[in-house]
Amino acid sequence: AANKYEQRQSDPRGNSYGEYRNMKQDKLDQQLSSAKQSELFKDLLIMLNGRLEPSASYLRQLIGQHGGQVVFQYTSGVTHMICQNLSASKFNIFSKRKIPIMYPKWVLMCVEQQKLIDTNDFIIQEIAEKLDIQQQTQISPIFQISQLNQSQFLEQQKQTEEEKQVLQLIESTQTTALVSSVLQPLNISQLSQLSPLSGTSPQAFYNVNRQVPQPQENTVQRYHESSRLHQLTQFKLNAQEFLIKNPPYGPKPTDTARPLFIHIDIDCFFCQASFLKLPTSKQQQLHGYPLAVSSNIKNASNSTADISSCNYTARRLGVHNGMWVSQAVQKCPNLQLLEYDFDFYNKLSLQFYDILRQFSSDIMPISCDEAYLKLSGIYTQQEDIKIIKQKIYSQLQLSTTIGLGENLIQARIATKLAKPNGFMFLNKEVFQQVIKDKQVDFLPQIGFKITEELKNMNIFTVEDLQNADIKLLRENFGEVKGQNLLNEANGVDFLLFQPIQNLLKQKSLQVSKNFNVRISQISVFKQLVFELLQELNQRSTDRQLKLNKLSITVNVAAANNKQFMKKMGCGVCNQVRSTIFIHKKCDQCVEELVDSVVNKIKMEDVRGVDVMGFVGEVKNIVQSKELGQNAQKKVEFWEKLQQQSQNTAEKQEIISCDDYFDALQQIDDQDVANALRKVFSAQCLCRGNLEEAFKLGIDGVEDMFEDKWRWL
DNA sequence: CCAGTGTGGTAG
DNA sequence: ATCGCTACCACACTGG
Repeated sequence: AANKYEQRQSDPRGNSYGEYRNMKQDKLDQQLSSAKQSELFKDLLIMLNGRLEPSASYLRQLIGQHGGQVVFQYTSGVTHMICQNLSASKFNIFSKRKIPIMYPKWVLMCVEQQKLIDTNDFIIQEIAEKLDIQQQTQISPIFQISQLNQSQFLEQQKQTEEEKQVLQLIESTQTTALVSSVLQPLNISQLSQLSPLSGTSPQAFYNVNRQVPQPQENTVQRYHESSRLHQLTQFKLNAQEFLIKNPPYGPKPTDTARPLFIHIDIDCFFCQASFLKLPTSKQQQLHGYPLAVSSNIKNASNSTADISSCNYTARRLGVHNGMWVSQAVQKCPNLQLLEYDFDFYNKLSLQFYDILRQFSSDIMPISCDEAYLKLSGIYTQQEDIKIIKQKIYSQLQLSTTIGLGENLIQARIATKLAKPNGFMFLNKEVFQQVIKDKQVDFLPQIGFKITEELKNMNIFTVEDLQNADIKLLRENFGEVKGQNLLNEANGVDFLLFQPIQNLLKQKSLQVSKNFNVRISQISVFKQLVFELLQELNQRSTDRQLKLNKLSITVNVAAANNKQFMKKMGCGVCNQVRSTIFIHKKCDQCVEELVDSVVNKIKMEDVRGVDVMGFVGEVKNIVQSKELGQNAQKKVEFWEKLQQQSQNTAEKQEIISCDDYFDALQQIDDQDVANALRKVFSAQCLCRGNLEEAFKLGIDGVEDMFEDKWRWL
């Protein structure tokens, strides 16, 4: 499969634009090979930026022939800027420094007339005007002047406004049927019509031959719409967002009082919610039956669909979450299957948190149906706490369980023991007693693998774990995990209470598809990666996260892949991952990244793909491969400089880019200056600040302004 | 020792 | 068919 890819790469028919461009270039070279023709542009340093017509290389040679110098990135002494497309930030840089901005036509006309035409005739006034429009409407810093005139732009703007209104209308109706029939996901070609950013089609991006039949588009979006695990993670993020926007206003816990925590969890949330959605007659009919939620399946006895949630009647009959429907109906033939209603779950979840807001001002959301609350001293009676349960039941008809404890683990275990519809208080002594006889996997953070590992150490029950040798635990599980295991067996906290107001910025963002993935051709793999990236792009933009690293993880079928395999599932897999730092145009980074994973795998073994983005973090960038050998020394010098300016500027946290810039101008040694510029640009990229990185002029950064991806 | 990269585990 | 997502932590390993 890898060979096929290489063939495609070198196949000129697959890359006709490149071929054409090369031919054109040869021709231009021949025309321009003659010697210097005039001193027209003597003493001028002209910066060429972005895609130009005529091409940048043609302009460079033309300017050279007439005595001028050309650069492609901003350096001091630039006298003219030539471009067709310009971002707001770039415009600001050049207008601030009073450097004239001109269309390429200026060069041609100067040469034709053999004189320097007054720059005022050519300065890109309309760019400024359009950028004003764009800032008012807050659309995108990227604006394709060459392709759009003002009225076209406004027309597109109108379309997207209409689109928004429609979406809002649909959202406000809250009707599942309407949503599924009206809100069909857009396909890629529709997207590119809608987006003011678009210019390149996905096909062009991956260089895929148009004759090859494309797989169905938007598989990722469609898939996620019905994936319970996807929805579950989104619900949690929605709950967090809700609490940030609508902060808890309940009693403020006092520092002096002994802290108490409750853990509250809606009993079999999906199951209760789906039941509520049934008509009353159906509810009466099913009263007392074992119930479970799963996808709408036709042949239950043969299905590997997962039981997503089941009621406690079903659990007593041996059904549990995550079980296959076929196994469940075998154990429990009376099991009644309910359907998902994700929109309803989400709505209930937010209402649940809305109720919790009034009971404490310190809430730590764990998932869509589960949270910790720190209690203030006013809750002295258990009855006070049970009011929370009553309120949720009376307003949402959902039964909950509350665990009360001196720390999170105690509260958590109390809930687990009290389920369903219960209440329990645990302190350290009671905890250690009641938990003794449970299997180790009763405790949180002990899953399948750790249980197996503990079995090998002859540790089966929590009591065994309580008495285990800490040295041995640390040896087998690592310093942290080993200590945590012992702690939680003894009811000692290892989880920090973090109320929503302490919520840190998300550190990573991931989009996955590890179901129903079978790939034979590299082009199909790339199409899937493209769709995942598009989704990643969308989410990072929506959540205003700036990403500076990208990862692709591929699930590759292991030798025992087919063991326990769910139909269409990924089976037992090994994971293969590659990561890249986004330091130049995202398209190029992505291509490098894809090639790097593709080289590690066989297409026919692929069972799933994840793409992950990392939110920018300023770490030590010094050792980065991009920065060359002597970067360390240069950085030390740089930091001294920074410290000096920090002192004079009264301890600013971050020195502004302009300060750096002016300091750089004063450095005589060009090598040092360039290295420092590179280092600081890289630091800016790490912070996800493309504009600053650009100002310092790291190679390739200017191209990133034209990216259709919005990661930085 | 440091920092970056890759792997693996867990939860709901 | 059926919808095995995703955030975050810890750690081993590598190369200086």
